[in-house]
Amino acid sequence: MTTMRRVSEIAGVSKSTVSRALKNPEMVSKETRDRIYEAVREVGYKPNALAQHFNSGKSNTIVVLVTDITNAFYSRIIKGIELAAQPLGYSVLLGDACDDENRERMYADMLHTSRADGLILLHHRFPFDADWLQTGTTKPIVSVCIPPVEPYNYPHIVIDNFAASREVALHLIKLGHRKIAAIAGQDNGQITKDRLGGLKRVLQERGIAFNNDWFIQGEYSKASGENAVEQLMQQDDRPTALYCFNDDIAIGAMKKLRSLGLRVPEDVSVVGFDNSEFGEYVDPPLTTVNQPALEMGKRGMEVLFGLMNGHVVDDCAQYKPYELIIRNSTAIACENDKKSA
Amino acid sequence: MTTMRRVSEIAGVSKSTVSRALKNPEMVSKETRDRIYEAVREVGYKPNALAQHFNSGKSNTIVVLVTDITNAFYSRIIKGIELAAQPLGYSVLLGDACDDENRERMYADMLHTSRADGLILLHHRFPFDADWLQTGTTKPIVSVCIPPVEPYNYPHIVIDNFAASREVALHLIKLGHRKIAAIAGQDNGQITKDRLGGLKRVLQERGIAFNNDWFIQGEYSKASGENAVEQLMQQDDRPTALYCFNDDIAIGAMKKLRSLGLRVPEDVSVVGFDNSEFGEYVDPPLTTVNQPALEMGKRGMEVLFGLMNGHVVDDCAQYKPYELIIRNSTAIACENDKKSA
DNA sequence: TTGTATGCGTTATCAG
DNA sequence: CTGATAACGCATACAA
Repeated sequence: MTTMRRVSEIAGVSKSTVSRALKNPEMVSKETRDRIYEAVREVGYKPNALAQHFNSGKSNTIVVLVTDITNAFYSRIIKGIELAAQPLGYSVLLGDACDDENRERMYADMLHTSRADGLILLHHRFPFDADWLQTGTTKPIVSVCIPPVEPYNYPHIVIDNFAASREVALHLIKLGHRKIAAIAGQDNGQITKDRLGGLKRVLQERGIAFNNDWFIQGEYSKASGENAVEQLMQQDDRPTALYCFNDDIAIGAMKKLRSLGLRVPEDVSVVGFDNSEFGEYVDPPLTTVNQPALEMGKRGMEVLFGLMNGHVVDDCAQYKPYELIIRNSTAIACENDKKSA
Repeated sequence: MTTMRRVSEIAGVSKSTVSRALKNPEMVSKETRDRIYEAVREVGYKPNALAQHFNSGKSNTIVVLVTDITNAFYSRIIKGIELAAQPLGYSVLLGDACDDENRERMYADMLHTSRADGLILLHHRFPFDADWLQTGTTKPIVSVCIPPVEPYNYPHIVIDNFAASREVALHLIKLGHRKIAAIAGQDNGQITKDRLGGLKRVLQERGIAFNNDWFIQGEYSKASGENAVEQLMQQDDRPTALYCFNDDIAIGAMKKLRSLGLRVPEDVSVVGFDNSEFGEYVDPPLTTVNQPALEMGKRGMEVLFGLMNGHVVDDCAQYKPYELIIRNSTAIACENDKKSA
């Protein structure tokens, strides 16, 4: 690798002048500047990022700690993050947790080793232990689409899950549904609480009972959706609508319903969450709640950027608009399901 | 940040001894070692990765340049890459090309600025210009699932697209199909050549004509699949089977077919490629060709690791096994489609 | 406007 | 086994 020293020799100036010509051109006379640029071109000089980072004490890198990169919803958020990161001069280090606490820690630790300047959480678990929180100073951390994990608090870009859930519930009730099941993912945090809470609240306001057997907690995966449907449809008192806490669950549920000979939406209505792009392509197209993943990712990066530059974030929670997208997987409740009793 | 210097002061030894105690414990007496570990714990010392990287001249980072991170197939490959990278001590920098040449260059340039030690291409375009290739020394570059772009050559982990395509063709012909359309993505390289070539070869061997109007080149996206079907089904001589060069195209195609009132597989058979996980969940489940994405990603990282450590790669092309997965989107050819003529 | 000198935190070399 | 010292490439404070 050609170094700055070499450029300086060719241009017949000192290293510092070269450095200045590149970073603060106005501090160097046009004459020497041109000579330096010429030399730079000649040897194909590129500044050594390692040295720059070391010198500045900043890696210009952030880590995204994500539950699973292959999740279509998360990958959209990550795209948003990267879209915003690049013009801000930051690179994005991918940290797939792979459900492994060691990996989580490892990636989170990059904040301490100066390997990364900031962290974006797309994860349902907080990667640091209380022990660490005491020793370390506060590091730039932002969460996207997932509110902070219980005892901790850090800026987050989210939608109002409670309100969104209310809309879902109202939509289903308007269609005549009274027996609404909820299928959650591997999250015992605020998201599940809010979404389930919103549903229950609406039911309660309408004096409709919620059967606790109709709440299934599994994973945010298609397989989990299949399992949940299997459980639900074995029950004597079957739900007529399934409210799935993400689209993967919903798509798995729809498949299992088909294999059980149940039609969507004629026999059972299905609602998803996130509006991942596949929802539009399944048959029937999926009713779901849109989260502006790309926007939220971008915004998350911007907020993190602020944090990394010492800005104080006043509004710890930033809400983005959600939208109930009604497609064809939900329809008027089927009443002749009593046969199952 | 607490530095090594501080640890050395507390332990009452020199910096060098601390460094050794951490990297080559056997070179330090147990007594001082323990004293040092104690001090490390006391101040919560973590080595500064920036300094380590700078000192070693290696970033321990690789860049993955990918056409689109939200593509489910690519994200699986990336997961494989990361899975292999972590135990090897490497971090993965995400480089989403976003169809922007500047971004491509930018990420590729990280090899020159020492910001990354290696590059994995998940991309249909080579990010360097010929100009660069002359100046720079050969850098560690590996491609996964995509053969090298035309004039260049670098190690790659791929399947035998030609052979896989032959299997697809044979499968369709066995079902009685004679009118087979092919829908390709935004790739005018070896993949399209091989897949189209395999199909044509089999047809030719059987004396079956290939209508050039049945070859559509679009993008690897659902929307493109929809467009292609629209074009194809307007033709007087309609194909009875669609061979889509990835699953996204296939899923888009299926949706459009539905909206045209055509049934899959009764009226039209559809084959995808890649075996992305959604294929199993659409209705009907998609016949497709499996590429072991995770394995290929892992292997790509391993090969890159070898390259970065100066190993010479003898077999530039490494082939992984593919598998034709027959589901329900393909069936016996429908003969009464002559009505369209 | 330009050059000189210093420091960033770690590792490696060389003495002791 | 341990300590002093140099070196990595760049940026900056200070001098000229």
